[in-house]
Amino acid sequence: MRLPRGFYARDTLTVARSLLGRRLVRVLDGERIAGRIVETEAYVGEEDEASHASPGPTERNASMYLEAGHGYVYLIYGMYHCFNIVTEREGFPAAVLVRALEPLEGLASMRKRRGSVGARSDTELTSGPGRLCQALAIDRSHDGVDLCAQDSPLFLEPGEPVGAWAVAAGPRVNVRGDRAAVRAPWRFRIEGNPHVSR
DNA sequence: GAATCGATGGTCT
DNA sequence: GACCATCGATTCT
Repeated sequence: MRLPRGFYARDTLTVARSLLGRRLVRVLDGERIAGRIVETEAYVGEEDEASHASPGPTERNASMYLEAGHGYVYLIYGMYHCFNIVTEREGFPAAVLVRALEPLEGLASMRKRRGSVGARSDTELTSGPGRLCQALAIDRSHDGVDLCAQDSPLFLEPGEPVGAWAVAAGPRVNVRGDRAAVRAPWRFRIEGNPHVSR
């Protein structure tokens, strides 16, 4: 059972909140590596100055304009990848950045890719956008992947949705600019969960 | 624990 | 040539 296209083709803030508690699954060499989403961030339209879509369509952000339910993966700081889930309608650039997971399946496999840091504790395995991509072996080859396709190596399962009472909202991390819209509380996390990013 | 800094390369002006 | 939707190590209090 995986989340249907209709789940993603909604208002981005709604999707960002609804993604909390869901299970992100990566199939690698026949093995399931999975985690529960505990932190997300929404990026909405070209008017959102913090979004990669703010300069309009470019080669890098092309995936953000795809139909909902696709992946958008980019390289940041020359060494880390970030994984986003495309939302809303085709042609409108919006996505949700998955910022942290609670590791559920394939911990040994995650630990191997995370190296010496991952060996320290489970909370350091997937508590950050760059960390979780390393743990799940997500890279630019997954940019534009269809998360709803039956043969996709990356997809989401319903898991256990989180009630509104357990969701904390705050300003997005590391976005520049001081306009009010940029400071909007579009970062969501499961209140009190130890696996969120710093 | 908090603050700071360097690594490292693709993308856009 | 500047700028990053980051991380881990180092250097402080």
